[in-house]
Amino acid sequence: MEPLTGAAAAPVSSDFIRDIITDDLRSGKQGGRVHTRFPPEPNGCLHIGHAKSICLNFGVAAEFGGRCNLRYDDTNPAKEDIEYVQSIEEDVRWLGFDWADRTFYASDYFETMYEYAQTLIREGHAYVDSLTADEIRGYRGTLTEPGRNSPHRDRPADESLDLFRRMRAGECADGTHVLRARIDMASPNMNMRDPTLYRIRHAAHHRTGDAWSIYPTYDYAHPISDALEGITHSLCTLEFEDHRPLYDWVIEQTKPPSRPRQIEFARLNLNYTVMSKRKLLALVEQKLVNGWDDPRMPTIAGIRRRGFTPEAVRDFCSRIGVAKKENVVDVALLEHTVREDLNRRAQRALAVLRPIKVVIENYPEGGEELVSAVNNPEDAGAGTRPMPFSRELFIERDDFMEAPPKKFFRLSPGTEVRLRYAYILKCERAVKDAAGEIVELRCTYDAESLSGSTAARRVKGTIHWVSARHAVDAEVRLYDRLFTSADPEADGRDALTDLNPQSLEQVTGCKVEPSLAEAARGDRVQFERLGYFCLDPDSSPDALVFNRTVTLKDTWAKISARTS
RNA sequence: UGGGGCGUGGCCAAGCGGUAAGGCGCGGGACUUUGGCUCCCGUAUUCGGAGGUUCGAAUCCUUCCGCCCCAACCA
Repeated sequence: MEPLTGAAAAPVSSDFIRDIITDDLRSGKQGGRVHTRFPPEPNGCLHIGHAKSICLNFGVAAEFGGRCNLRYDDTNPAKEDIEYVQSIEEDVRWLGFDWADRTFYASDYFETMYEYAQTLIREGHAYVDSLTADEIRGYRGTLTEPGRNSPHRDRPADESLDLFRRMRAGECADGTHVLRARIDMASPNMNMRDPTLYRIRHAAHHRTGDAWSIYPTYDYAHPISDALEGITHSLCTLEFEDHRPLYDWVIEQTKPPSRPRQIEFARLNLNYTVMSKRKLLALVEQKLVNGWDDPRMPTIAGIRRRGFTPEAVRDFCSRIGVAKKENVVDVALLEHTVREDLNRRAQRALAVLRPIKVVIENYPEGGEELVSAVNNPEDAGAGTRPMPFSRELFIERDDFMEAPPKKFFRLSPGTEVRLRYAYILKCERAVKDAAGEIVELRCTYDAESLSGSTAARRVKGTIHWVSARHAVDAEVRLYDRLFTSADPEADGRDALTDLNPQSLEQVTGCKVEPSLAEAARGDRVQFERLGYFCLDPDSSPDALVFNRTVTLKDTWAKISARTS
């Protein structure tokens, strides 16, 4: 795990939430405290959208000197799994946030919720309904027509109480009864038409096992959980705006020890990126990707494995802002924050993805020397490393063109380029095989042009290289610009069939400089001009497999696109 | 057609009655032993439309238009 940094507490750009909290603090609401929570349901892995919520909740707490809890919203045993609990903790921690010992579960409060429910029944605010799910839907009315009261709505409290106890005791089959709030079947807000508070579920819960056969719904469990933890500001996404009256109703009727306030904000959408947990789960289950941490996935585990840094993700979250407007953020912004961070910290390394051999005819046969390469030009303290240079090298195939277009600054017959950190190289001729394929470049070098020497000349281009004899073999996975969608117009709301699981190219036979043989799993490097790469943390220990984190900006691509 | 929200440049986003911040992107230039980075410059006479109030409106009022969410015993 990476060390926590002060950046984890960086304020989030969320002006409207800041204003609300500032007002609350000034007017003495919430006793001058700020306490938030990040409340995931453990039914899948966290994704970049959750990162926004995590940064917001922890960021707001930090900004106001408050705390933030981690709470699992585990009220639906049918969908949840213990495996996700662990991955969620790992992800939040990786992002750099610390919730100390404040790990909670909605299921911790089941007993209290049950007691509150009994009180609700006694006071006439809830009743057991015995209609089927279909019937309840029919009674609920429509968006424009009021609902009708259930025939069980006026069931005596004692009878409801008795039924509710039997529901808990496991005497009733799934779907036979439900506990409902008695509010208003004619409310224009559908959520207030006697919403379900408890349903029967004979299912093993990942924490409470089979202790319960009834489970509270989100609408009932969430406000109580918040209140029991002393949460002051309960931040959630826009689709819960309609639920706020119900949230407040539950607080009002159950009279828990504190009165949290719900505030809604717009969830994150990214173009090219599928954010739906349902669809991500489908990708995993249909094996279109290799698990939740596949580097093509927009999950936190995926982007971590791909080589994103938590600092970059946090920076991204603070730059996108928090508002109530539906938004589709350009992934170019995410890529930008990753590049910006990696540029500052990633080691530079020379690598050749698609090698072509270069023979330097005027370099001594069997000769070899060490040249000095800078580890990070952005960071003088990063030092230098020696790199072996010899008569036979590999360079990138794309760095040679037999018939170059104008503005091509790299190698072609008769032209010169600088070999980064080494000498100026001149291409004399290309050697082809019977099929006309170029198999090798015969070149000469200028022995007086060593990098840093006083006689050094300038040439238009610089290319990277690796000594053939010393190079190390590697495999590189080139991922498409981001994640799962092929459609540039996609905004995360597209269908599974639009996803592009093929956004991956595996390149074997890559040659990288020898120093990388000692790199650690998870290390990020910049292969000059090829982009940022991460030594895959999960690849076999004896193989060098690099995931491309994100590409460098490619000016040549623009130039060549324009000229063609 | 009931209710709840939201509409500021290609994408985010400040602004909250005093004459349109910032970031990404894009375009141009400088620099460069990474065509990276960095650094400059440019990029909304206008804030969904139309009226109105005001010396003055993105900000207030009226009205129209558009988009999103809600009819799970999901969260």
